[in-house]
Amino acid sequence: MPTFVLKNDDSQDYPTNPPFLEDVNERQREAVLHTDGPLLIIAGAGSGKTRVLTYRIANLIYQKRTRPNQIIALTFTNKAAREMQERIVNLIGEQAKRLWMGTFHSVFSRILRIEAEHLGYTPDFSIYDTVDSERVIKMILREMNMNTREIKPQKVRHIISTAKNQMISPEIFQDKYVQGPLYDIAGQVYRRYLERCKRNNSMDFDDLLLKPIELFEHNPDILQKYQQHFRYILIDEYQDTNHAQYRVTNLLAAGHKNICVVGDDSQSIYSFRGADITNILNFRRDYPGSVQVPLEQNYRSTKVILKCADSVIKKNKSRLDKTLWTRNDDGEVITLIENYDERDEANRIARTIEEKRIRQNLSYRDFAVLYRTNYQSRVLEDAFRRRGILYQLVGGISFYQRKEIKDVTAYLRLLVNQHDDESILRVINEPTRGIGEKTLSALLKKARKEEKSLWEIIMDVESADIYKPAIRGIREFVDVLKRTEKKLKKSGLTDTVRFLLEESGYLRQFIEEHSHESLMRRQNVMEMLNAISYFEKSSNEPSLGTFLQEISLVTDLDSHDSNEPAVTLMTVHGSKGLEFPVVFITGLEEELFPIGGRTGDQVDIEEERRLFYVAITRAENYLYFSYAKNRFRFGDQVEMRRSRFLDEVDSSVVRTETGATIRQKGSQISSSTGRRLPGDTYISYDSPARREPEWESPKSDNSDSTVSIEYDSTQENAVWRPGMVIIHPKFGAGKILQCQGQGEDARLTVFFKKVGQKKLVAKLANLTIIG
DNA sequence: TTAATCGTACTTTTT
DNA sequence: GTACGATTAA
Repeated sequence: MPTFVLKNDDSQDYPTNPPFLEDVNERQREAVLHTDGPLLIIAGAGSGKTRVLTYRIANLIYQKRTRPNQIIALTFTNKAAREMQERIVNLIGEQAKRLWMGTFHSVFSRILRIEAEHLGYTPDFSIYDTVDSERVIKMILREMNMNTREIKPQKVRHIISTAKNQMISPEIFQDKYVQGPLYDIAGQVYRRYLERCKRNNSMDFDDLLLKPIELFEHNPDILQKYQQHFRYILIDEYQDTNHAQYRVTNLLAAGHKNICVVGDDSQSIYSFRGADITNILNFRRDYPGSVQVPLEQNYRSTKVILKCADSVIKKNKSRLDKTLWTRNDDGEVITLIENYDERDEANRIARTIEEKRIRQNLSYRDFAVLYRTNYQSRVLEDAFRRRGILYQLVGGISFYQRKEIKDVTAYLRLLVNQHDDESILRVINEPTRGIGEKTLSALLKKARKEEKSLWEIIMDVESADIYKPAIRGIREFVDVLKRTEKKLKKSGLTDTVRFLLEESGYLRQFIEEHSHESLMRRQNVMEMLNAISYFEKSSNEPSLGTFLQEISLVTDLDSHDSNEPAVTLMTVHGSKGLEFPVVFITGLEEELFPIGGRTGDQVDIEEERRLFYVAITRAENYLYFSYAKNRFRFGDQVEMRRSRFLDEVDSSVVRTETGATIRQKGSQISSSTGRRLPGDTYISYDSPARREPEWESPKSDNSDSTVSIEYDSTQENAVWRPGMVIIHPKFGAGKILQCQGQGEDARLTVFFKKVGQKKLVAKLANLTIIG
């Protein structure tokens, strides 16, 4: 890719036809060169969308003489933003850093910080993530004497968030949207929640999008300033925007009307978060005079994979019409791996990866294993670890959502903003200082009565009528924070935080406790310290406030490093926008993928199908489907039916491991509810009489394959677990039911197909672990 | 009044 | 496996 360095802003003669326009196709070129007026780019999966966006930005700078900071480019994830940033740096050099580019949340939080005063906030406002919000809501519920078991804070938060995103005020909500007692309570909590956030000088994720709207609508002069400033607006993944995002960008675009949105309705997978697919469907109506450019040539996948993807998405009714095509090879057929249970599934995948990696000379980084829900990762991790396969787990509980990290963050927030009651409550007794529930509610009550913040109350704790032993602890707490504040004035950030963690005794508690868990927590805290140290060195504004702003918008998805030589494990959601030579889509079972509707909310089957489509289109060359016939759910093993999606895919491009076609059976599943219709007879794939669990016939181990792989079959350090499948020289294949002890001395209870249940000592039995 | 321990329920996807 | 709430011990 050619690289240009942009010299000073004007004065230069730019090439009229920069070379980067030569490696684009006709459609892409059109999208790059259409500069003024609204533009809708319908970008199919793998159609070179990022290339178009980055070239487009480069073109705006070259040909339209736009200054980078006059361009606002919004993405949905940090991952996407960073990738774009990197690619633009390659095109136009360091200038790219001056673009207003990032996630909606990060870009607008930047604007909010500049304009905070107009909203009655200070620029240091805290950002509450979902967990923080839930804590606040829980506390409000408690104050209202509600049982937080019956009224789930999670649910209330969701209702409030939905209302906020539709820009329904608490008053209007209580007037018109109350349906049942839960909503009635939610309405009351809603009002208090807003007050509480404001008082704590904090905003939640929704506010980062809503407050700008409020700001612009109440201050036309400010709106005008930004309208004039941003000459070009670009929005990625437009199909995932929600109402607030639509509104705020609509306001900004009203000036120059140069709004360019890129999206693919087939990849809309965030409706649960308020994404409104009609935003993209109605773009042409909302922006008169707009031009539409479809990108249909796929550069990523083989013909087989595309055919498969196409056969899936065609089942959806509501979609913009487009057909992907490719010049790539036909490629290999997709393999369906059928498994006895989830352990079996994980082992088979691990084995397949190892075989394929060696046979095709691939790297671990070429593989991705995708699943519908985060908890499915655990079994996979086990299998990978056992085989020594390097993997990288992406997503799940984010680093910044871990309890110990949130504690440290709360301490840091207090250094910036003492009036953040939530943070005080979080860490005042962390580590334990003898300050309990009763003391805290007394302090809170006093604070409410005197209309002061908690901090003001505990500064003068002597005058409060509380449990005497707690006073000492409170003084300690206040004292540590005050001393740290002084320290911050004369020392660097990292030193200050280290000081705080030591003086407060926060680190010590982990050392005193010798559990494995506390060791991990300590490591995490040290890792946090590293992050601060790195930030201090690399940021051009290394203040504590900036650091806090930054980390509050970071997710674990951001830790994905595609250069790491490791297999990627992530949810399908997390994989959007990425591509891998080899992809496994796991857990293709009814009630899992598509996910089963829990009581109350019903599943949008079309969205699940789009999710499946997203998963398929991540694959470049090889694609595997897998499912398990049994799976542990809610504590015990249940029988699973394979996913209806497997019946929907074009069966000509999928084969089982043995080369058989996957059976297309008439679907007995009602497509609207996902439940079996009454009177339907469900034919199981293996009726109980003739079922042969996979582990009884370990076919890939009687290798006709050219490469045979030795798995750790020695007993000395072996880790035994119930559910493991082993081979005994005499008794054949068996499954471990129970184990006592580990290593060569372990005593195992094993069920063998041939001889039934046996008790063995590992050392004497000469067992081979096969899965 | 607070701290530690035990039992139970919960697992959709994310900024 | 984990995170929370209830129960008990100090």
